Amino acid sequence: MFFCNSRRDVMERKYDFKAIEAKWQAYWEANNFYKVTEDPAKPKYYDLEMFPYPSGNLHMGHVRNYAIGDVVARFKTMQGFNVLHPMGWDAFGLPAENAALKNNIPPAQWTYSNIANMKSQLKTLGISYDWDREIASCKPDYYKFTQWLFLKLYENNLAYKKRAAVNWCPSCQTVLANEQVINGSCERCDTNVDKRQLEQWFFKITDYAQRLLDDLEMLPGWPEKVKIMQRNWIGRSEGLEFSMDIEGSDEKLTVFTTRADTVFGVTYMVFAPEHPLVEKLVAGTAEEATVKDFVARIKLQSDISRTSTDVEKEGIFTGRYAINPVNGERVPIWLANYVLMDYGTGAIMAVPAHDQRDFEFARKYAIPIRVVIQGPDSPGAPEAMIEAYTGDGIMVNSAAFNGLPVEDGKKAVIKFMEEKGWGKGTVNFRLRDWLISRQRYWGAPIPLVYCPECGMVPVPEKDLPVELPLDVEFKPTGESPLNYVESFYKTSCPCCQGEARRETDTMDTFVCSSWYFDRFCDPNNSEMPFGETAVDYWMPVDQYIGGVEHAILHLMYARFFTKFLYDIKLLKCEEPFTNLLTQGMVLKEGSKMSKTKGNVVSPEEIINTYGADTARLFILFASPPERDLEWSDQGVEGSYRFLNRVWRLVMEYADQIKDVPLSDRHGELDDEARQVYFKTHATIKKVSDDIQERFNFNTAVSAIMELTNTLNAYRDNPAPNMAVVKEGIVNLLLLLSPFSPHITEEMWQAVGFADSIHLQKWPVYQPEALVQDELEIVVQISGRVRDRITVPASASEGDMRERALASDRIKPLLEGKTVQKVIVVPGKLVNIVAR
RNA sequence: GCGGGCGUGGCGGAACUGGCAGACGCGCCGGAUUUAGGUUCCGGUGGAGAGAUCCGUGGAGGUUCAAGUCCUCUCGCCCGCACCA
Repeated sequence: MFFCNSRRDVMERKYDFKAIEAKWQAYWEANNFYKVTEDPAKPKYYDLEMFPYPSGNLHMGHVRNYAIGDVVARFKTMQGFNVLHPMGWDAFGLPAENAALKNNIPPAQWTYSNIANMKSQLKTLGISYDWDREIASCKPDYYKFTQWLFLKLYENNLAYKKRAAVNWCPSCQTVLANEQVINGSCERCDTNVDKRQLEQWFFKITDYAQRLLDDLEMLPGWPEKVKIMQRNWIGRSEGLEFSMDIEGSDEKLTVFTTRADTVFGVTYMVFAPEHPLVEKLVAGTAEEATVKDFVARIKLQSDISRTSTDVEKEGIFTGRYAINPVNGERVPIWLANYVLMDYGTGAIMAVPAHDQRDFEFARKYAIPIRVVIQGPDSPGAPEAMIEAYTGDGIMVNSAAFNGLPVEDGKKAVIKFMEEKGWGKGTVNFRLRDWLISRQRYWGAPIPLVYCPECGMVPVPEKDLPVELPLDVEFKPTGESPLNYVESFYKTSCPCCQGEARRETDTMDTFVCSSWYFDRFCDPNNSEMPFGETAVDYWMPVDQYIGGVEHAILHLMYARFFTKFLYDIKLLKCEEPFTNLLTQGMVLKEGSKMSKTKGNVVSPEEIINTYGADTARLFILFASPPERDLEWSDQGVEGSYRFLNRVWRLVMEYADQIKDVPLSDRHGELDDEARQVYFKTHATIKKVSDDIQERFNFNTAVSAIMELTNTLNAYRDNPAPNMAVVKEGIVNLLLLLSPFSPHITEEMWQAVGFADSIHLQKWPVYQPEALVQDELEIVVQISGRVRDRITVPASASEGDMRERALASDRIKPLLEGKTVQKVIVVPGKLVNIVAR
């Protein structure tokens, strides 16, 4: 056969991915390929993947994350952007301490050796990182500024300490933020979380609630899903806060309600059992003992049972009455488990007719129900109700307000209360302040000192970092070892120089990750967290890529930090991440890879067997990035076969096209060459659009495969047009290079180029290549395809219609029928409606 | 319960603004090369039918010359939130 010889030649230069990948990785590194600096002459592009926790090994989720990021980085670089693409380590955290206990290795050592291991694994992937910017949040030169930022927050009254009922994980022996409690259990170890009254550090994120909510509007590049989750988490609600007198007491009962319009329907009041007034109100009354018992019992209930809808509501009457200011009515004050201390004022007005929770409670304890909103089909009589009526309607039984519809009624009642001085319109948020202190060792120490004379004193900036001692002993008590390191906690007061004690709590790791993207802009600055010129040039991040599991936690905290840094004029942007891509999980056999399920595929093994280029290509080809990806060993082999096909195709032609000049004018082409030329440019267009507009890497890869198939088929041509072949191959390599950077680099060299493929410009398609003289169009009769005809591209609608009706296959089918209508879609189809 | 997403061949997935459903890949079937296996190459591959054709995008209706795509109802799966007053 015609190709026998050349094919054998090709076999001799097999695709040796191991050698090729090692060779080019070394070359790129030796030549500082991916090092970037600020260059005002070029447009910048900041491409960032969420930095990993150094658990020790790369998993497929990481590979997917970084493969996506690298395609973006390489694509943008080729388009002429100055691309910042850094990598680092979110290196503080509890696993290091657990490992220390288990294996008797200090957390620092464990962490650094994991980093070294993961870094070498990461390097085998051939991602275009500027490793000179590598950071690790556990290093003193980094956490110095985490502490510095803490001090800035403290100075601005955004960091404070308070005693509060907080989530405590008995297994991790530390407190947790609300965001870290999943269904009442610790997000890490699944242990049930209790509530404890402890002195803890908080960041006042609630001061930013409104801005965090409003500015979501400024993020069209974020998935709607994530924005909705954040909106829900922030949970803004507008309403009325007002106070009522308590009979026989000087104290007032203050409540928040979103249903001011139902205030005439109040039949009882409820305090949260933890409410500070409760003890005072029952002191010395007949109810004191039973109320105290009740409070003690409810406090024991975990948060899950308190906040779950299917737990039965229970309560107790306090013996006290409040006076409803709008009608002077005396209403009983209860305590109930369904009222939470940390939302609103910790007390509510109960309107059983129009609130389902109050309705259930009232029915259970035989408390009266009074209808004050009449809907078009709501039952008027309380006895007839089987559930609360929460729909629209008009106010009834509400004195001067009768007849007002719900929305107007709310406004009118608020206005009335404000005029009387009883209350005011307010806004409440579900978002709570961020609890950032942890009773753990492996974290950034909170830079604070307790002095018996001066009280709480922040560590002066010049004394930062407060270094974490590395020679600590882990005792199985679970307590932070910092409490036992005298050289750490024993210190002198910055104010009076007297003996003082350091704060031994450390910061939540989410604090470290709330500003690392700023640090990447200027990672070696020893004076400041980052320099102005660097962040002004690079920030905000143009494309952020990571798992959706951070939709609230990290992404909300990072937004908060950015706004704070904007306010203190360290940043000029108010939002850190312009575009966000939340990638799907990597699944095997339909479920998430996990050791317990035994369905883990190791990236190391895959890279060993098929190479990084294949691994990356498969991951990008198998599924669009936002969707979950089903891992398939056979699919990986398919990608490997494809790269081998490209290799053979290019290598077979390499010598023949080396000296063919690359031109974009081909003159007259025969049909087959013309097709190759067309396909080449159609592919450039499609791949560019798929990457740029939609991040649909899977369809981009399939287009590249199609071009490969076209070029392969053209090999059968006995007299090929080598200029067209060269153009096709050159573009094939350029388009494939962001996906599989090593093999394309090797082939680029083989076809005779001296410069790296990664320094080339992204190809631009020629519109004239896509112009076709003739088009194949579909001819339908009543919506069913009956023929395909070829028409000149210039054919008018009338022309197309005539040609379709004149078609040999169409004519007999129309016999005996009347053509009622003909629809012509230029360039696409003709539909003949006939009966 | 509320909010969001997804249902398309044996499988992963295409079909961007309503205009040829199933691109590309996997798998499978047949053939060539090979002593054989593997690799590679060629051809086929939604279902039914000998055929022209007919049926097909979770299900039922509807709008339209034309529906995977738009509308109404409905079923199933996944994710998030869940007494927030």
